[in-house]
Amino acid sequence: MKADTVSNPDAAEAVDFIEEGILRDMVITIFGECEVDYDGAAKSFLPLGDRIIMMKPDGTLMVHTDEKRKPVNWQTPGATRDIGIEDGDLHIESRQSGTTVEELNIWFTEVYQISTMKVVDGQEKDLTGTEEDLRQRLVDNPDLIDDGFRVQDTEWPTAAGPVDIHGFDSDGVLTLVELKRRQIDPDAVEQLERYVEAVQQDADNEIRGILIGPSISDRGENFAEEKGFEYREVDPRRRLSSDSATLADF
Amino acid sequence: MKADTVSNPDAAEAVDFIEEGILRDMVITIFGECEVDYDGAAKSFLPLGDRIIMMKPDGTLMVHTDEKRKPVNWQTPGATRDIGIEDGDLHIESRQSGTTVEELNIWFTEVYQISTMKVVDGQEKDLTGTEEDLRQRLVDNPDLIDDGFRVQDTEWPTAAGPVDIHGFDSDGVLTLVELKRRQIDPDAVEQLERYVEAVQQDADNEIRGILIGPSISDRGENFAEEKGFEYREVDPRRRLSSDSATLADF
DNA sequence: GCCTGCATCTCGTCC
DNA sequence: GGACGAGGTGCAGGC
Repeated sequence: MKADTVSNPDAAEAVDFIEEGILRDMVITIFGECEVDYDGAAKSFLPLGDRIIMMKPDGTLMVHTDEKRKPVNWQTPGATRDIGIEDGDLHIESRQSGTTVEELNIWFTEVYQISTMKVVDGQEKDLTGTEEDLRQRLVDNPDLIDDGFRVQDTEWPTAAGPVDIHGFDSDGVLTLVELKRRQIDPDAVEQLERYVEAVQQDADNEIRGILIGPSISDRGENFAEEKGFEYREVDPRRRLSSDSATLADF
Repeated sequence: MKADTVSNPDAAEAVDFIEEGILRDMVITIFGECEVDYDGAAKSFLPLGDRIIMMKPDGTLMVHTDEKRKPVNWQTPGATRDIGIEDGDLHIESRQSGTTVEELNIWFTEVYQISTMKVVDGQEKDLTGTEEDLRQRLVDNPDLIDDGFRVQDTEWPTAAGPVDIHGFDSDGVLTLVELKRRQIDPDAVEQLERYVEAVQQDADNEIRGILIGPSISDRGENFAEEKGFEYREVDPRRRLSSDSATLADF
């Protein structure tokens, strides 16, 4: 049986049905009217309203309203669950014991429907267009970084953390490259600056910094100019004819 | 009727049931075996497996597996939906037309269960422990920033963006304060540096920078020292006896 | 619409 | 377990 559903259960039925689902490692959705209280990294209270709760076998819990991509309240994987009855109504308590204890309490006044679903999924998502893909593309096409550029390392460790690409320009000048799959903002520029500063300390000559991404924000551009960094526009989603090394694969 | 469910529908039944739910502004969950293809800011493919799809009246769409808090694929609010049959099976296409067009395609091979739920929720979540709360607490208890500190402005605009708190220490020295509700990391330190640099340009005397948060990372601390910034430990979740101004409320 | 910065960010990875 | 950085980050607020 892949799925089971119960409508308008009383509190005792609801508890049994949910406990059974937890025992069988099922994903459980509960549609009902409830109040939600959260205390952990922050603290929140959500007054009575209709919500859909989703509980996964790994301890994940989400409280969804009728809007938005983010759940209004949640618990990350690893949380424990306690299903019970309080004042005659269904009550769910979820606890996470990490750095800070996170506690989530859901009190129902109505339960319209509960579903338990046996979700079997061992598949991995294949994602492309990430920063790592962009990096590989630049390693294969170093001219996109700078004419005659030679890549020496990726994720090269500096005192300030690992820099995306470390190499030398056509004049043999040590160069650090910071990549972003999204628009380059001041944070990205400062990130590169940290790396450049850290490496500059041990370098004999002036080193170069290059920012690469699909676009750059106004403030990002100003900062980059101030710091003396250059910007190269490369879109992680688009390949160009200059990507000669890999174009042959198409 | 708050909720309606259909089990093991054929493709035509599934389409009708979902279309009806969309028409009635219901939240719809579909449990089935499917492939998912995404093309937009990035690109991904998810092979055949069991998933739960949740669609909200605002256009939000989520593809959940049996693990993790984040959906494996999704569409943010505002997306349009197209429900149809392809090769005899249920097919859902979702399109978002923003800066980049985002397209999500879900091809089902099995549909175990579909539920439509009328979620009525006009309630707002009351959240405390945010950075804004921390800021207000410091405005009420400026001594937590520095002994004899005078707060002049919050969200004070500088050329580099708005700084959390702008004021003067007991010696009348212009001081900028950067707050974080989480641990202070290098990014936060650089953020403060941007503001301090921007303001320093127009200032006659040396100005001060103070970082405030519940903790500070190793690299954050090193950077802060290098830049000459001080750190004050204040936990947004805990009030202390030194919070005299508001303790009376308890 | 773009830009900016917070978030109970989540999540992987590396030490 | 802590630290660090990416993310299709999501999201609100400002201009």
